[in-house]
Amino acid sequence: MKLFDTMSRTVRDLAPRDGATYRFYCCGPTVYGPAHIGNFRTFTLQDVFRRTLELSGLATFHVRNLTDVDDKTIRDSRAAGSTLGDFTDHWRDRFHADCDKLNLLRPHLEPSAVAHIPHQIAMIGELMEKGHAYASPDGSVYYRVSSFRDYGRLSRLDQRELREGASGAVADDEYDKDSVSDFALWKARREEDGDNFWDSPWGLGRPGWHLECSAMCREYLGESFDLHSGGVDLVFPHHENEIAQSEACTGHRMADHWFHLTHLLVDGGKMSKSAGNFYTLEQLEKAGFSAAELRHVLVSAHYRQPLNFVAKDAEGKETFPALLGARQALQRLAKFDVALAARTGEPETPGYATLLAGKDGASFAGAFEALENDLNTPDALGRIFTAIKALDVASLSSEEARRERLGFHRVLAALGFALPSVAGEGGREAEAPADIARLAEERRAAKLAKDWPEADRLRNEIAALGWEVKDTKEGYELCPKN
RNA sequence: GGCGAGGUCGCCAAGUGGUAAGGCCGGGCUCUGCAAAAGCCCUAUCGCGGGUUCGAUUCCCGCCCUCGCCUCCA
Repeated sequence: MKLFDTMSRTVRDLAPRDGATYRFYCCGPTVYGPAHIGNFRTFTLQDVFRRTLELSGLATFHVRNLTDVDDKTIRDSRAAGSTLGDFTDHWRDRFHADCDKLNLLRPHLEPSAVAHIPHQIAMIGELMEKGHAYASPDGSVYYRVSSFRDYGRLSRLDQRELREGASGAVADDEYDKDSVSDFALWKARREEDGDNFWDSPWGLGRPGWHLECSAMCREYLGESFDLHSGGVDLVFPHHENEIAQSEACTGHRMADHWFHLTHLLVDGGKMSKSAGNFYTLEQLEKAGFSAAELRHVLVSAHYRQPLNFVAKDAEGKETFPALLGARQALQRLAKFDVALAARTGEPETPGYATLLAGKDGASFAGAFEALENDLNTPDALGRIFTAIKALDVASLSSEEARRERLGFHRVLAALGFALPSVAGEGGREAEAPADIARLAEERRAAKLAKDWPEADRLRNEIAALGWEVKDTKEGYELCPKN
């Protein structure tokens, strides 16, 4: 597999350092509220990345942290009147629930910052010893950026000029640092932190944000590992600071490869609560859409390309045309699968384990290869539909159909698509309440008697109850109106 | 001001130095008592102006516009 590497700014082949298992770290969420669909673009593409690696025959070891102590978690937990732990547990559970709905594979390990305070303190000690850190009079500890020669390599800091306060964020003058670019490793206890402080050789306080990732990477992935990933906004300063901390400590290159994901835009701009275009999975579900539909939208653009999530239609109404389109596309995939399955005589969907074992791509090999080529998800999607159109399912032998189906499901598994049930295939039809089903039967009888007015009357009655009856070759199907 | 990304059919979005995938929407056809559903088919010369080239949407230069980041936002 090939993937763009932020450090070298080139597309490079991926190979595990140990020759067996690809070990990587993804910066996870700060658990102080529901994750939004932009966060999920990142996590979903990281998931596609992992699935593609695994399906191409490589074992993986995936670590993703939970940030459960920082300004926001502390502030909001106190505002909510709960302990930091209870508060972050709640949002962690919610995050997991959303991830499950989106069909994201659980990381092999999900360490949290609070559970690794000692590791972080130990790391600060090492940095102090090596002259990369200093304590300020108030008991905070800072990393001395000027002590690390390579600082800024990832974000090409040497080629840029930092404009102080350009982001609108005001420098925190409650702490005193030797240089504005120095960053906190340890933050001295403050009044507004409440009970959230830990003891350290430098006094009571809490760790700085960047440090947790360095400490946990080292603990679980070692001094050097294969790949580190996160949203583009983390390139600077977060990842830059992680590199400075880790490499100053160990003297070794932290990660071989840096994988960054471009942000999701909503209706052409950044998502923000004030702009009213801030969406969570829950909101989209309330609007009648599924996580699978969102997932389809999220993978519809290349990860290094901004993806414009269209929520409002041409009239400015919030109708989510992007999700509507995804629904149709997914339905087509599902119908194709039903037809293909019927041809094989094996209705069971091949499981992930089966797909891992086989490499038979058949007509869908090109689509999978698109994923291996810098994770080109939109290209893969295009190739899937092209292959579907080109395949004459009816002419396939059951053996050919079986092979094609494995190839088809292999790409679907890499994309993490769970196909919706197809109307009339026992999925949605089964949900129809008895009285609706009875009316439908009556209509069927009226149709057989060629009593068209009665048949149409019954169809309208069913429609008034929120269901739609559609005739098929065999009979009819019922599905909820939306 | 600096850095980065980008402007491809109504919308979303790939891609290539030789005349532009795919999805949605729309239109047409088939099927159907009608309708829906389903199936099939159809729709672009790639922001603007130069240059290089036999040939550029794809390379170079300039311009316009959009978006993101610039110390704790994925």
